[in-house]
Amino acid sequence: MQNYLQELNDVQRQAVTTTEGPVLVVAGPGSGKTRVLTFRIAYLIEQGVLPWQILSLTFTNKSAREMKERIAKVVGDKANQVWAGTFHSTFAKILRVEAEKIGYPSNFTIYDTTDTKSLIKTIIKDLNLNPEKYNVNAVYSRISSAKSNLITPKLYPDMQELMTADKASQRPHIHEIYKTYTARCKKAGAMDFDDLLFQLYYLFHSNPDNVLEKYRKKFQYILVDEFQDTNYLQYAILKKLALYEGSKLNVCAVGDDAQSIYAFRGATVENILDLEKDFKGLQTFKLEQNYRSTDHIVQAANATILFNKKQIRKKIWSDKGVGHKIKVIKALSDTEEGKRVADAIVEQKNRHHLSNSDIAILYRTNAQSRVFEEYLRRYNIHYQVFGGTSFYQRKEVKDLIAYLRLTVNQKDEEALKRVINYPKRGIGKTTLEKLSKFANESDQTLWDCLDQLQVPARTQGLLKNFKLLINTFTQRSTTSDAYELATYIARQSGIIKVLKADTTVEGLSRLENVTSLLDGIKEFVENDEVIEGTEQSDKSLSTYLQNIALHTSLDEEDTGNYVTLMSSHSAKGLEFKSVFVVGLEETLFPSFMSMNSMSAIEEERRLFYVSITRAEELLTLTFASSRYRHGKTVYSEPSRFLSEIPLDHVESNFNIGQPTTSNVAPRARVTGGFKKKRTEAVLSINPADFNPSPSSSIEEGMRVLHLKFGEGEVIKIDGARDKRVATINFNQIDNPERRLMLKFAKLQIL
DNA sequence: TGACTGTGGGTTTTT
DNA sequence: CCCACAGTCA
Repeated sequence: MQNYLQELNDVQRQAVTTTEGPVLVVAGPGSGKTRVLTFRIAYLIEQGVLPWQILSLTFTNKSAREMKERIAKVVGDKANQVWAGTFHSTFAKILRVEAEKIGYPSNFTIYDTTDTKSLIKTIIKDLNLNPEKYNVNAVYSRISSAKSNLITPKLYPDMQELMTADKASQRPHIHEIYKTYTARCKKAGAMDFDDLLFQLYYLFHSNPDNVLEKYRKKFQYILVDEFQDTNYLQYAILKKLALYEGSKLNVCAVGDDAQSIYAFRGATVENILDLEKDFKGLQTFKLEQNYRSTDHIVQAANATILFNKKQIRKKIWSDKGVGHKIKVIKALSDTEEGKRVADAIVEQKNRHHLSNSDIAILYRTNAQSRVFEEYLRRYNIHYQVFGGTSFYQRKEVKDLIAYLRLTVNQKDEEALKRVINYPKRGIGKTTLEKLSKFANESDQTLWDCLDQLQVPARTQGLLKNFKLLINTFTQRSTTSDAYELATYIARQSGIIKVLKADTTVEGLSRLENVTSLLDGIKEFVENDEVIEGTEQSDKSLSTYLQNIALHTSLDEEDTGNYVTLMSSHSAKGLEFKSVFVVGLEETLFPSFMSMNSMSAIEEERRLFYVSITRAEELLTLTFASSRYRHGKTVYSEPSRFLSEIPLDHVESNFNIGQPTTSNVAPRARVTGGFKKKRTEAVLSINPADFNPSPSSSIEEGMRVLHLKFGEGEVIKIDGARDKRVATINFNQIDNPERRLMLKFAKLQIL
């Protein structure tokens, strides 16, 4: 009994056994936070808390599943009845039950990013706005962030700040798009990703039939993992559930501000600070001992994160020994980088007896995976790529899914548009346009208009046939299970026939994908998992569709012995004996998108911190001086993050190696330390004699001094205020003409 | 209506 | 580089 408590250190144990009242666990990388969460839940159950009174919100469904498995080892089957999942999936589950209270059907569709963007695009067109000004991505991100900050379409026009910003970006009509978008989603019985949170908040806020009390009573204990990555809306929901008159405030948040990497989608570290203000009596536990990595890695991480101004100071330490120093590899091109990494993997496997699954390659963008895949394949090393275009985003898979969606929810506009003429049945663009127009004007769904449209008799027949086809599917759904139905649909819709007709290699693989989608549905039907808190299982097609809509690349089953390839973001929470962080170049990692904002750079640095702390024993950092990007070769400097690592933790005589291609420029001589290579021209200016002038005083024509580049003349200044960029000719260095952001550049007027 | 071709544009991370 | 879209012709 309770043996497991002895496996914990003092702080961890306190974090587990302090079950009553609000708790914040600040957990550095590798500090055993999953352990604390798991044991805490197990402990709660042992103390007599009913499993379904525990709500545990994790980052991926997979980690929720793994957690349940580990809890089961302590308390047995009860573990399955804990409510554990991601914010989105858990809330979707609640909404399935309660949707009708807020005017949505319980079989509502979940619009993915593609659906959302497609709808926004349609609306921009419908409202006669200029699609060049109204960039879909920009509009989407405005709408998404409005929702994440609880700004309804009604409220939006009153938000001076938002309206001014929209005007400034020449998109003053965003609020109208937002309004129409919301209405269209509702009409289609669809929620986008943000709605799963937003509508749940709205449900709790408007509180029909006292539904809020029901869930407050139900969830007596709430745990939130990766709290630093929650947004304003998620925190607002948490407060709805746990912060009220008479609440026991049994909330446990686990997080690490240094690992916050989702600010770009609205996550805010402020939630950690607010927690203290909102939940009186909050007890904080800091887990600082790292059980994962050896000391060089831990110290490198500590040193790097110090470059961030915004942070809760905390020092991670490890007693796993100093371990190996960090290895840095310079490559001349992305291809060479691929080869060098593959070579290093072969070497490590031999020298350190690693198996494939001990190794991970982490990159900033998914597009970088290709070169590594090529070399690993060539070397016959098994690998698995996570993320990127997922299986469920493939065209043929989405097509079949669209039929399934339409069968479940006939109002689903995006699904209907996708399949109305696939496979080809003679309903073309013109007809679809007429249909949309008619639907908009008569305020009906596309589906309802199918048999009302005034078109030539032939077309009318086609439309009716299509409606009839889907209706047969829907009728069948009451009698057959999801698998039978999907198989039937795949055949009757003609999808299988079309795919079989294509005998090319790609065609074959498309057919295979559809088959494995069907297999997946079969598996879903045969799986005997039960719904949390009940003895029943839910095999409905609509539950299946929900699962795949919220499926993340990390939920993928990792069976077998593979080298892991994934983005740094996806690697959060994982660990490997050996980690390669690749593509460490300015404009790639840190991404060029982050380059003009300090806070964005700090987020990139946290991402770098997350990346390197995934490594237990071996850490290799690589960069390439040239890289093929968007069809062009681009050259870039090594990432600033490399130079932020103290040299004592880096292999001093790292081998630069020989270029792998024959006709590349001869490499500069190896000078050992890393720092020297980074600074292109080392000028002997004593920093003590250097007095930078305020950036606002820099004007064209002045002679200025720069610590690294020496003396130069300001040729030109463009941009205004804090966006001023100076073109300066530094005649003491090789590549004399430089463009510097005056906001950041330290220059002394001479 | 549908197949085909050329142009042009964007260019991160994810639920 | 790759994808989406507009324009052309049968």
